[in-house]
Formats: sequence, C-alpha cells, structure tokens
Amino acid sequence: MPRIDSTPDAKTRILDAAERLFMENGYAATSIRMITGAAGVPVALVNYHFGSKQGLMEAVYERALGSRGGSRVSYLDKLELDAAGKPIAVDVLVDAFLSSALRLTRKDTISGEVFKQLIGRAFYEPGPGTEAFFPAEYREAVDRYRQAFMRTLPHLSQDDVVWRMYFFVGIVAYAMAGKDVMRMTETYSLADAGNPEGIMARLRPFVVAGFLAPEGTLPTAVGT
Amino acid sequence: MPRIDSTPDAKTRILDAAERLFMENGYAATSIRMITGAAGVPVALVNYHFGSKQGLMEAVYERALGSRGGSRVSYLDKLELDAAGKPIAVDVLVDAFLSSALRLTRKDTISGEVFKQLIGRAFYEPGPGTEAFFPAEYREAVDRYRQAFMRTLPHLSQDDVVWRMYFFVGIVAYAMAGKDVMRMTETYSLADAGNPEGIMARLRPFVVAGFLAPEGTLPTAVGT
DNA sequence: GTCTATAAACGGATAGAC
DNA sequence: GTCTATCCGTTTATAGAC
Repeated sequence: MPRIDSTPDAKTRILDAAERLFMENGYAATSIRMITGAAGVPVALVNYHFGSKQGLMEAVYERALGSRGGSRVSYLDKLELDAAGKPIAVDVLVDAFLSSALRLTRKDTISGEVFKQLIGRAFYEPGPGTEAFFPAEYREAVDRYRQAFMRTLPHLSQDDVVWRMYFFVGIVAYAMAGKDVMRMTETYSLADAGNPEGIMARLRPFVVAGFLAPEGTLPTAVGT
Repeated sequence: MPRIDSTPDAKTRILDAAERLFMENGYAATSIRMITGAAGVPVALVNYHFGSKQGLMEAVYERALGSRGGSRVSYLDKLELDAAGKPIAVDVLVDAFLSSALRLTRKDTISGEVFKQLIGRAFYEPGPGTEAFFPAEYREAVDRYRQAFMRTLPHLSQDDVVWRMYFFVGIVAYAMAGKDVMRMTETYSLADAGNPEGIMARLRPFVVAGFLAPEGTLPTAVGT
C-alpha cells in the first residue's frame, strides 16, 4: 500500500497534514477543510477514510503510537534484572523514563519531534484520541517507575515521589509542546531550542537534582 | 454596580461562566452559546457587553489580572535593595518568581486557583487575551529574574539559567492547568492536589534543587 | 478511490422590541 | 439592560457521479 517514493497517497497526505495542523492549532481550532486544503485533496476523503474528524484525530495518534501494544517497560525490566534487587541510580531511571515515555517513536512513519509534540499536547489538551487510550497503557508503566523511584529514594514519601514524577512529565510536555509565551527561547536565542536531544541534555541535570532534593518545605521568605 | 449579595448581574455571570468554560475546554472549543447557556442569559448579551467572543476572552483575562499595570517586579526590587549587590539565595528567588508570576491575584473578583489556571493556559494555548499583553509586561520581569539568577548561580551559563527558568514556568503551567492524562493525582489520591499552596510546597524543593544542579550532561546510560 | 454538490447543523454576530 | 428572532458564514458529514 505505501508507495516507495514520489507523493504519498491521499490517505497519507491527509494524515500528514492533520498531524501538523492539529499540533499547531489544536483539535477544535482546526477544521477539516484546513486539513484537506493543505493536503490538496477534496473534503469528502476525510470522512471516507476516517469516518469523521474525531476518527481522523484518533488515526493520527494511532499511527504515531504504532502497533506496539507490547511492553513499554521492557527496558525497565532489563534494568531491574541487572540491578538484582538493588536500587537503580536516579539518573538512569530518569533517562529510562524519558525513553519509555518519549522514545517509542516509529521512525518509519513519523518523526520523533512530531511524536513528542503529540505526546505533549495530549497532556494538556484533551481531545479525541488522547484520553481514549493513554491511561490504560501508560499508567501501569508509570506505576512501575514509581516503585523503582521509591526504591532508590527511600527517604521520600510516596506522595513526594509521585509529585516529582508529575513535575517531570510536566516539564517534558511543556518543553515539547508548550507555547513559549514569554518568548524565552527566541529572546535569548537559546541554544538547542527545537532540538529534542539538546533539550533533554539540558533537562536531565535539572530533573535529576529535583528528584534528589530533600523532602519538606524550605523556609518561605516571601512577604507580599 | 456590583450587588452585595444574591445573584450577580448578567455581565458578571457571563464572565464567571466564560472563565470556567474557557479554562475547561479552551477558547476554540467553547461556544458563546455554551457560555450563555451556563450563565442563564440570552446569547445577545455577550456581544452587547463585550462586543465579540474575543472581547469576552480578553475581558476574562483583564478581570483576572486586574488594573495593576504597574510594577510586577517591585518585590524583586526590594530584595535586591536588601541584598545590596550580594547574590540572593536561590530559594528566595524561586519564591519571589512564583509570587510575581502567580500571586498577582485580585482576591475580590476572582479566586486564586482560577487565576492560576488562566496563567497556565496562557502558557500553552495562545488565544485572544493571552498573547495580547503577556509578552511585553512579563518578559521584562523574566529578564530581571534572569539577571538575579545569574548572579546567584555564576557557575551556570546564561543558556542554562534561561533553560531552567523555562522548565520552572513549565512545571508551574502544567501543575496549574495541565490535564493529568496519566491520572496520577487521582490514582494515588495525592495529597495537596487541587490546592495551589500545597502544590507550591511540593514544587519548591524540586525546583530549587534543579537550579542548584551542576551544569553539563550526565552520563547517558540508556541503550535501546 | 476520488471527486462535485449539497445537506443539515452550528458558529458568531445583529436588529429591534421591551 | 435584557430579551426574541434572525441573518449569514462556516462547519461536519453525506449522496451520488465518475
């Protein structure tokens, strides 16, 4: 079905355009006509191939996530096997979590950057295709990581561990898909902006240190 | 104009409903009819009072931000005066940044939680009222804080400081307005969820440690 | 599978009575 | 200031020719 080269077929072109436009504008602000216009196909093809606008959105996520219904925690399995019951270092866990959360890209169908934007958008803008299948598949992975983090950070309460994982995914989601309202990346012409690997390199020390931080509140020095 | 008690007037009810629905669904996915329906007023009142849907959105942000066009950095001014040229402690800067970015709430018109949701949404979903006045006013404040952070963290490059501030606002935006797709807060029945002050208490040590983290990349231990 | 034409509903906005 | 009724463009979705 997929062509070797030259222009892809209509269905693929629709998916490509939808992927880009949904990410740029969001689901509600993107009309079918914008998509078909960008793809160069008549409007009716969306409903023919995907049934509805919602079906198209779901198809975008399905293509991105791929058919790997399988183990998103296989790498964590391997780590724990190697560790043989001993706690795993925080930086290793952080890297592994980044990998399972973000590196399940199918390079053959979609770019890593676009996929990460998809993930990021799913975290803050619910829509068809996002809430649908995220929870079940990812929540178990999150729980596995929670257990691993708690083993390596025994001084933290479960609440603190979960909160810090929450902050972690928040940073990633924002860095990958958040609109930079303050224009920080452009006003300071930030190195590595727009380059996921570069962002990860900057992000890693920050997050690792955050996980290693002591529990409890610091003295609040703010008056008014 | 504002009533002492009982049900507020139509204009206020529209603002209240719009505030809630815009935050829940986003700008594009919320129709005027949904708002007027929730407010129990006829549709025409939106255009009468606010001119347009966009005008309503802007009014929501205006009411939230209040009339304080003035100094959002006044507290930082005071801190720097007290410090007399010496660097300010990281945790103090973090608290101060949180305050200027998030605690400019007018308690009389709007709750702190809703306001923080507004701020959060502005960071990842541009729309009328957000890009309009955020940049100019906040970017200078960001730059002031950047300078302060660089004085207290001289071992970091400017890029690293800006990146970490970026991560900082990302965490806050996500914690305040992000959809918890993984249901972390509910699966673990997280303490302090939904309570901004509680979130801040959890967030502070994480962020402070992140700022204090050493520069550079940690050894990457992830294979495949 | 692809396209044209059209249906049916919904969107924001307005006119004009009260 | 508040409400009813309506205009008009755009939206999703479909019917049917090719």
